Amino acid sequence: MAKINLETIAKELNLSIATISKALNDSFEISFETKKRVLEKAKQLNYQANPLAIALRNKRTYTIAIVFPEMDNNFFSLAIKGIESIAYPMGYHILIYPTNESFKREKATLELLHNGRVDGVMISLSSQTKETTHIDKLIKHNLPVVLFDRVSQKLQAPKVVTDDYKSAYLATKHLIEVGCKEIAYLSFSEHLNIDKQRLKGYRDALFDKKMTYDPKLIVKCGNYEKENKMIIKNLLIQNIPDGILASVEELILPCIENCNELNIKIPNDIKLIGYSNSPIARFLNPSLSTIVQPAFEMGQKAASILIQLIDKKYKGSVSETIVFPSEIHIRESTQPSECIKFV
Amino acid sequence: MAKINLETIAKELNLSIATISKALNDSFEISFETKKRVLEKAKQLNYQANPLAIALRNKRTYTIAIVFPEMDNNFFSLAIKGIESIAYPMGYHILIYPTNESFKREKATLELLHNGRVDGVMISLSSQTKETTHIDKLIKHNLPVVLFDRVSQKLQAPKVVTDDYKSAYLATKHLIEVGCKEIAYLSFSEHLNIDKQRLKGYRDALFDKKMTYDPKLIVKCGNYEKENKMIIKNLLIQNIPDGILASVEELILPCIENCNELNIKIPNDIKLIGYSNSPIARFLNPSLSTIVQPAFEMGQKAASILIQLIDKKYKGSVSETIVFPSEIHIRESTQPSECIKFV
DNA sequence: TTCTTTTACGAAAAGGTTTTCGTAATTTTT
DNA sequence: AAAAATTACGAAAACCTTTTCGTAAAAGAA
Repeated sequence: MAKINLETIAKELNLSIATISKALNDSFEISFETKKRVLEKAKQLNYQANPLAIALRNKRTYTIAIVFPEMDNNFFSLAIKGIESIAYPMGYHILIYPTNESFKREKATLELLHNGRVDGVMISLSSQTKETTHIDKLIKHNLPVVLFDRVSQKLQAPKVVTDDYKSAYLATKHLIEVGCKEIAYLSFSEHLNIDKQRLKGYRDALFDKKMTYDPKLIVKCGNYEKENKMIIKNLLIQNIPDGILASVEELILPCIENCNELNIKIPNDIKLIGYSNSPIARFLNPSLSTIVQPAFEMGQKAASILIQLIDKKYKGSVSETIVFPSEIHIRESTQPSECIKFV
Repeated sequence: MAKINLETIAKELNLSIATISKALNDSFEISFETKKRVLEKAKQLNYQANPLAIALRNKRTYTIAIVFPEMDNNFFSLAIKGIESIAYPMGYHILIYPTNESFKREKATLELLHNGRVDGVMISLSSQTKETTHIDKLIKHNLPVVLFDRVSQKLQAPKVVTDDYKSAYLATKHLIEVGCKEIAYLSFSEHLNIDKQRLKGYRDALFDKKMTYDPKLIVKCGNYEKENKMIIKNLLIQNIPDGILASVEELILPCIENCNELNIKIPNDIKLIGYSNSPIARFLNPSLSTIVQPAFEMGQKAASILIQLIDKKYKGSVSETIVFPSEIHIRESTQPSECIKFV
């Protein structure tokens, strides 16, 4: 198959390249007759415009990038699905850049992006990210940026988040109300605002309920499964919490595993709730209480803002923060002890 | 920020564009002195090569597309993670095109791809896909294509799959051996080879165990949760199977839900096993027996073949099929009835 | 010294498209 | 019938890079 370009059609029809281009783009300058001939010939030759040439000329790629921490994660999968549900109908293509929670990777990736490869970028920060000059650079280069879920308030870009403070507050309050006295908070990042907010919600709930705050019950987890399992195991053994709030989905399973292995009964001995978008939470044994973020809708919102920014039609403030409410699903893993039937 | 291109640097240094380009590409034609000056100036101006121009000129985008059925699916997330783990270090960018199991979408997507946008395509077919001329077109256009998981044997492209026949055979054999007499097979696509193979494995296991094959126990499910739940409910009520083999992860949860609602006990009344990559399967109640595909490794293999094809360094046959073994994880949901402790 | 080779760089084409501007030919206006 | 306006198209620049080919100058060989 020889490559078919505008010139091919032009030669076949004894017209100029300009005319072909205009005809295919339905320009008023071209007569109906000619347009028809061109369209027919294009179809006959199975002409496909070269998107690189168009993008180069128009400085518009119709491509957006998603830079995000984890590929195999229910929240991000669903958020990307939401992004895609908006982007595809608008003719956008999606490049994915999972960072695997690595700051280095995040930075290197963003450096690939301020050169016209994409029209805009959606970013959710890695757990290691403590400073954001790499993102500031993008913004300074006038590349549209939208942050989602794991955002930094310092950045002059729209942000789509959930009510992290409130949901953590309510989840902690719930744990207290079902009888927990020693509630641990499993942190996944000491740098990220999202984690700080959730921690703050946790602390304020303790405070409001006149509970003492014990720093030993705040444990920072890492990026490795085995490491996390050990950290949580130590917590369970040394500090004997009777409640756990997991700030992120990845930290829930190691809790359950450890409890199983240490023969700590959920929810009898310890109650567990965590942020999770897993559809299976309710089928666990015991069914798992979760804080569910509207990932799909967040993705949609973030994508729609990004596309508006690209089209210069965005009406909101440049650093607006859009907050979605999370839902708290209370299930067996946080049943009050007195209600527990011993089966 | 004004755009910095080769011309900018050329003017600043009183050199030609050609010289700058060659210097940046470390051409032997350029003196060490000049190279040094160019590199310094480029760094100083923060020059970033325009990937579109490079791609247009070189007919090489360093971008691959993944066309696949479902975004929020453990298998595909993990497979994409595997693809990415190979592609990123090789300098490739990844475009994702989830088809949401729609043939129309799959076809429309592939039509966007035979015009130089990508260097190669990885495809996993939608459940609706019964003919593959849209893919044949890509291949005829000399665009490197690799199929994975949901493949069509008719296509002249490398294929990365799992041992579907064997794993289904073994899973069915297992169900029989733990006492099932009426085993249902939940199909997700009547067109796809993967489903046919699994069904064949199921049938042959029945045959080899001298069990009768009842077509009523083969049910074709669809793409909608509610629809599937109804279909499975009808199956459970009308045909009262005592074993289920689910051909795909999405069909397992509705089984469990229905059983819960109909008060059918797993594994007492019915035993359940299915293809799944969910890390939570073992934490379910009862823990779920699964057939686990090596999604990550499959993605890696498929990506590495695709890149070899792009580089014209692929040594294998053009339509080679690479088969990965699945693992069968036997858990409580297929416990033999005599072993079940009534708690 | 003269001829050949090497070194170091530049001009220009190529990749495929869009768009501005110019210009014939046709139509409309006066 | 002449002037003005409109119609329908083409030439060429622009987007940014790579690469082929050409050519001066310097170095080497005869």
